[in-house]
Amino acid sequence: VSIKDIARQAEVSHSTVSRALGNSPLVSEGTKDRIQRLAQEMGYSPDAQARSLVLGRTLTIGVVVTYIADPFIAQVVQGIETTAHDHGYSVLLVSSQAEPEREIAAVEMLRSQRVDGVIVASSRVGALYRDHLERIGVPVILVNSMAEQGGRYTHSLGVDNRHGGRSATEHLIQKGHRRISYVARPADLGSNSQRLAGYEDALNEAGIPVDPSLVVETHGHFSGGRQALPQLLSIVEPATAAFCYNDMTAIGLISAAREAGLELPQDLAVVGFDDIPFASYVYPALTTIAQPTSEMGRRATEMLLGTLVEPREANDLVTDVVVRGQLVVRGSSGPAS
Amino acid sequence: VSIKDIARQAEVSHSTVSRALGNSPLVSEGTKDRIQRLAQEMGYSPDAQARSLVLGRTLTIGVVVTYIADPFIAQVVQGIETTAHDHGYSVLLVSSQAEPEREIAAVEMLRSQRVDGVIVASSRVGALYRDHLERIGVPVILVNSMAEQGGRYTHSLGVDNRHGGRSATEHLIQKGHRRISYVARPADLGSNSQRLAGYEDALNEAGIPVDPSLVVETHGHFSGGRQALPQLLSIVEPATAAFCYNDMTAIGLISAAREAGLELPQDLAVVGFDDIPFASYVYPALTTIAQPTSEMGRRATEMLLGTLVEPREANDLVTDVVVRGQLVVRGSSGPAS
DNA sequence: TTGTAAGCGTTATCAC
DNA sequence: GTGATAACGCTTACAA
Repeated sequence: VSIKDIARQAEVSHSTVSRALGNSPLVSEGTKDRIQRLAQEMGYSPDAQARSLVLGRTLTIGVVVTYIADPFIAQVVQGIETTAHDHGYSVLLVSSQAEPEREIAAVEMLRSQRVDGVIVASSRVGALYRDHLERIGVPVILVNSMAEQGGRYTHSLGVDNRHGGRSATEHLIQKGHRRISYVARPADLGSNSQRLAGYEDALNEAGIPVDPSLVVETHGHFSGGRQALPQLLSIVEPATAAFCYNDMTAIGLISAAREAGLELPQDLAVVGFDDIPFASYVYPALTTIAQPTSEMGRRATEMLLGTLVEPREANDLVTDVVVRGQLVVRGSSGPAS
Repeated sequence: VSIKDIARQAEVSHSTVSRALGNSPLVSEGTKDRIQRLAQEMGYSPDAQARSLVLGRTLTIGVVVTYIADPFIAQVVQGIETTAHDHGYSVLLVSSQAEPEREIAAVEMLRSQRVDGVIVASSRVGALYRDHLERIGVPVILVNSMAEQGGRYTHSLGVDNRHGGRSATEHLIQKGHRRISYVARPADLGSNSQRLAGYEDALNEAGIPVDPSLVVETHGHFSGGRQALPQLLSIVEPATAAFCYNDMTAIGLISAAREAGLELPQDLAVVGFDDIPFASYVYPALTTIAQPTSEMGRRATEMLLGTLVEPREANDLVTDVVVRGQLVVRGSSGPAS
């Protein structure tokens, strides 16, 4: 049932129907009412495709992620979806699974679907396909993907990794620790080096020497954290505390430590990064730097929608936004003090 | 850059371009090559909207969820997305957050977007908006939402809750337990009564009396599991094992039990349901009934796409599919034996 | 093998 | 106020 069907039924032209449904002031109240009621009765639903075709915008945004099942990403997407819908936008979701072909296909698909803008919550695509992304010709917001420079269309939003690393470390120092380890992930990610830098900032400020043997590299997952334990303890002056690249690593470390018979947090204090849902459910509950995930999704979406209404030139104004994570103190770093 | 731009450049009609790009055999190899190369050079991207308009299908499916951040749902969506894309379909994601207005808006939006089919991974929408869903006039697959009856368009796919409850309980019986608790969630969900039924099946078969005082109701989350502990232990003959409605409840129960100084699994064996990612990371690692989440997403998508190619009548063939969860034995139910 | 023309469901620009 | 008419980008008979 289309606009024309209603027109026939109401014995008016289809343009009048279009106006009536669009609540145009150009049509008399009488017919407007009549047509709207009729549309309702006939079960009319406007065809978004057709409308987009003439309007030149689809009121749809594309969201590219590596893995939807990643809890961090899922929460960001949640924020994006909610905000988008509150503004009348639909969300087209694509997951790349870190496979190059899918990444390209994803971008191509979004281009074909004529999305009005794109949010990328996936480091890989953001980092590797900047040029490709730019080719869509619509604004792009990178979430937690290091954009070295905002491009013509590309903007970014990310957590302040350095500040987070610093807060985490300061917290441990304040708890009285001086042998604090940083359990890193492979150095290919900018977020890793920034968290490390924050860690060093805090140590320097407190006058604690930075000891490279306290920085151990893992792969950033649960088992990585587990594997890190022996390295923390086998050095001359063992670590009494650890700041981990992320919560999964921290939880792995905790798991190994408890299995080894250590009392936490007395024997080893642990702080993570992210505040994944499970952080509060492990024992001891994990102290961590909370990334405001859904909030980040919300802000990214607002940035994106902002660029859609602003004139082109203004786009270059909001380029790179940094949000701060919040230290959440729980049991793994010591008793409340 | 549209098909007409290419036509002008190639000095052919736009229909020839359309055919060439569609790889029609009606156009000579020569011009086909020439046009395809030209399209490439000019950076042409077909307009999916326009194509849908004439073809009458959008090659897009809608996915309705309550919360994307729910790890179970996120994994199902992962499976859906992957499968959909492998078949050339795009995914429009809507989350209802269990709010009635959003649920209605979601359905209406998908209708406007003219999706070719819908997958609902959200009990509420599936249960409450069946009629509304049917009005979209496209096939709908309900995942783990109890569809009492498949309708004209509505099909369903869900895990075999009764079988799962039975496997879990049998496992505990086999481990030598006779005082086995079922930690339920509120009875409003069909899945709960089915898991309970499976639990009773297993007890009956083993000749163990079903004791109502062993069935405790919680709200199905972490803290619910925690609250359940005292009830399991305060009864005359305390439980030595518990089958929990889901993993979150089980993990809550484990948390409370360990805090109370119990040795697990010696003092209390615990089995969950779902196999959320964290099940293997808690201590002791959780024995559970694994729902094949992404596999379910995949199958739901295949069912949906199946109905899109089949003639209408055949739709009534595949209506309700039940998949079985798999018992995954880990430390929480006892040592390997 | 190619071109012409109609049409998909809208909105927008004209006249009347 | 309302109705023709064109246009958005594409596919597809029907002609040539």
